[in-house]
Amino acid sequence: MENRNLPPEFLAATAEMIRILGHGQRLQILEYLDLHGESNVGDIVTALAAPQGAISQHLNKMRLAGVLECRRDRREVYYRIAEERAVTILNCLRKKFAELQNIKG
Amino acid sequence: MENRNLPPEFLAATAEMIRILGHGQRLQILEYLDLHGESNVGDIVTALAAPQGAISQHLNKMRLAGVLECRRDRREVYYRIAEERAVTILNCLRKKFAELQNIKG
DNA sequence: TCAATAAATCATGATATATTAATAATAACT
DNA sequence: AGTTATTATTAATATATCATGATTTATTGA
Repeated sequence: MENRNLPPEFLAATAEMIRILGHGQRLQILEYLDLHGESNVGDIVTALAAPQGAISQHLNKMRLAGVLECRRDRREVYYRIAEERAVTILNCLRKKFAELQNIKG
Repeated sequence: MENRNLPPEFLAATAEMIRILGHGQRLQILEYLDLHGESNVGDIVTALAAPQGAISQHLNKMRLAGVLECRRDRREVYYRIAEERAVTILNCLRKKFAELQNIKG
């Protein structure tokens, strides 16, 4: 049989990234960055209306998972999407949401 | 500003499904079902060489999350993919893996 | 140096998850 | 009824994650 299987190690490593995305606020952050482009922490905190410490931890997790990258500019730290697959997943959700909207009316 | 934001409730609900996929063995199950089509528990257990109880629990979680469906035929229970978005994500991983392969050689 | 701002880290308790092994339930066959 | 095969559930334990608020660090400007 043709071996089209993805290696378990690859799947395990990728699973970690996916698991990080499996969180409502983190998806909100991802969407925010996709819509607004590179943004600093304060703007994200304001947009999501969540505690600063929580957002900072989410950003750090996403960064460690390779989903985001960041740079400092003077006082602010700016985050941006580093993993295009995350946007693929986000677009997949958008498509689904649009479908649900059509069904509802 | 144009409101293209996905509602937080939608993102939270979807996050649950994504989080379920964020697990190596569960991704292996998903891949197996995508490659082989509807399969029974025993075949999956054999293919993944994992404890039966663990696989059964993974299957149940994925079913509750809407990723899989199942039916019983005599003694066996057959599982199949119920959520096409999961395949979209899987294909996204395959593409990435292929890219990594190309880079390596 | 001092104050102000921005972001990261820490401490905590509460939940949730993963893993394993053992047991139970279901179905078919004799 | 008893047996076997298949799948599901349970219990126990260890680990991980979550949310919150307080504190700390880093940077800048006065």
